[in-house]
Amino acid sequence: MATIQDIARISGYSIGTVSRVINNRADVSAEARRKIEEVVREQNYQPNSSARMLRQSISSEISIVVRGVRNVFLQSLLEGVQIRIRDNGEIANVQFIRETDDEVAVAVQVLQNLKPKGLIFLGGSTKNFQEDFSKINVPSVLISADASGLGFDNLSSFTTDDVNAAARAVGELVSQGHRRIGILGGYPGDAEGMRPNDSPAQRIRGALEELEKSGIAFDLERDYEESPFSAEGGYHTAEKLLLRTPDLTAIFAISDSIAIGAMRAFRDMGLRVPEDISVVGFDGITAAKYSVPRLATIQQDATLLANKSVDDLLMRISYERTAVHEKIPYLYVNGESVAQPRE
Amino acid sequence: MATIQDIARISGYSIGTVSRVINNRADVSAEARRKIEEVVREQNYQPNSSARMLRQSISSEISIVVRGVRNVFLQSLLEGVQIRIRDNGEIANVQFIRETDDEVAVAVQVLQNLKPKGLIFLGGSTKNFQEDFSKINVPSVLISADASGLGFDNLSSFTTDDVNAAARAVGELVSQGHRRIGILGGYPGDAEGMRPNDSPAQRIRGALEELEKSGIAFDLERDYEESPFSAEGGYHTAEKLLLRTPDLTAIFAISDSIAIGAMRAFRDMGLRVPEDISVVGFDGITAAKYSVPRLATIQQDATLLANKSVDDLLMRISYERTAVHEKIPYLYVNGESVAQPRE
DNA sequence: CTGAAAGCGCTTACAG
DNA sequence: CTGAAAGCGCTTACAG
Repeated sequence: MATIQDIARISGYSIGTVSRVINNRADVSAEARRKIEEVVREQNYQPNSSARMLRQSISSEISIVVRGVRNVFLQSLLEGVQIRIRDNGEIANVQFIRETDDEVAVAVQVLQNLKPKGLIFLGGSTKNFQEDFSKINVPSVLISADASGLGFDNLSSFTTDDVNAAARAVGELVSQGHRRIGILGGYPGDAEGMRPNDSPAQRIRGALEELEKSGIAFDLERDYEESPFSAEGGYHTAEKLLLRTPDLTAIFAISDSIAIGAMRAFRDMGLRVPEDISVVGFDGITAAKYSVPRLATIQQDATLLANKSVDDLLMRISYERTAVHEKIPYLYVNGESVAQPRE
Repeated sequence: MATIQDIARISGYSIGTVSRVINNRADVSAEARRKIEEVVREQNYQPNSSARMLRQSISSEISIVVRGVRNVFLQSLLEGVQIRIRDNGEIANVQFIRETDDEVAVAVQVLQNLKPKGLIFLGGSTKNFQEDFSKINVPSVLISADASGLGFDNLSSFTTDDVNAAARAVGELVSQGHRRIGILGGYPGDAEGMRPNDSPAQRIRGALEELEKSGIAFDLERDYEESPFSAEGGYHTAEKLLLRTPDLTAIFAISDSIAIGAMRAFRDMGLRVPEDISVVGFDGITAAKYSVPRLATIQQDATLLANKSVDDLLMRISYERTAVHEKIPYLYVNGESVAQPRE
């Protein structure tokens, strides 16, 4: 492996000048730049990142913290983020944590150990950010929760417009004539360490607003069941909800995984989807396109979320910019899981 | 942030001795060890990994290369691997590459840039290893393809017994009375840069052996269709296969994603699963448990594959051991997607 | 068992 | 515009 010493010796310049060329500093003569760049190419020289990090006491990597390893939508988001980072010639490391772990606490530790130059959070609850994010001083992005209310100038956030999207999903059920609609998943209000700006809460909010606007009665105690973001969670909570409230004719699940588990539960209870009960999901994961019946859902734009987030982070790493908070458009996708209520 | 200098100053020992304590060297007095460890704890000292890497010219990270971002089974494997690595206090970075990319070429580059102390490959074709793995000199593990024939002493491999598992899956179809069985996915023989030891080829082999043993005729041109590892791939190739060969009564898909896409395609063609056509998958992903109908499949033990692979890698990083090649047990899981052929 | 010192490969004031 | 030199925080022969 060639080092900066070799390049200096071969090119006839000092290592200082070589370093300046490598780092694209302006104060180098065109002549020196040309010659040194040629040698760099010839020798296939790659700067030693450890030495660089040691000197600058910051790594050249970006750390990604994924909260909720079972969440299929986050996986597609992660894929998009990784690809965008690589396409920009940057390197990322990933930390997977459980849905119950504290992503900010993990990030603080990662920051100490790996010294990333930027952080990306996939999934997360604004509560943890509120409490501990002040310990983090590198540019960061939170994807899938709105951090605008938190007031950190090094934290951007990109998210689907959860309130409107959920309202749209419920609106589809209402327009089919449903008046007895159940909700699966999410957290109403300030429960369980969640905050009103987290997407589970936002989706509930959008759904409730739409119901109210349509003059449809809804009772959280009776028509709603909390659920983890998984098919397994959806299966069990759907069963529980429908045993308690058998007159429901439609379900809004705040994630496709939950919806798919719910559809399977209904089937096992002897109910047909959509003839006996309609289901709408949220996310637009692959499984929703191939399920039987095909799931009607809100399609989030994972690619756009990923690309915008990475681009914003890279800009803020290199230049002085303020954090932004942006809502990404969604699409309602028809499926086979919604029909008019019986009789 | 405390440095080794601070610990030396506070404890009254030299930085050499502190370094020896941190690295658990034997040649330190109990007294010195006790005192220094106390100061380390008090100061919450974390060695600077960049300095360490620079000095030792090797990173303390493990790099994971995932080939086939769309492959759901690899995602669950990745999850298991990550968790096992973290549970052992180690740090991993992940590189996602496309199914068509060369995982060994990427690894060579990663090795140069990140200098990981070990490599884990999720998915991969032995062809690329055969050609270029000699350039890689750190302990490595290949998961989901058998590398025993390659003869690299720094490359272990862990894989499900694909031949027997595929034979078992097809055997279930045969025992139900099926004689016209189609196969979806995989590569027979040496096609497309695949090698006979790669799992797609092994699964085909097991299936063909079982068919032959049962005296069932099979024509690759007529009864088989190649498919990418995805629901989308399964959807299109299943349709193509059945339009060409409509007398098939059962399908063996070499992955659950393919099987799920196939079931959806059959439904859209007006066929019922399993009444009109039976389907068996391979992998045991979550979606298979919640699909309608539930998919009969081979359940691979992702957790055991992940744990054994990580444990083996960590042992070989720390100690002089030879690489191993191990087959992990599988389970056949009954579903609702298999029935006897009609009439 | 311990300390003093070299050196890993860089970046960056400082001088000219 | 360029070079010489300090120093980032460690590890590891070397000497005692």
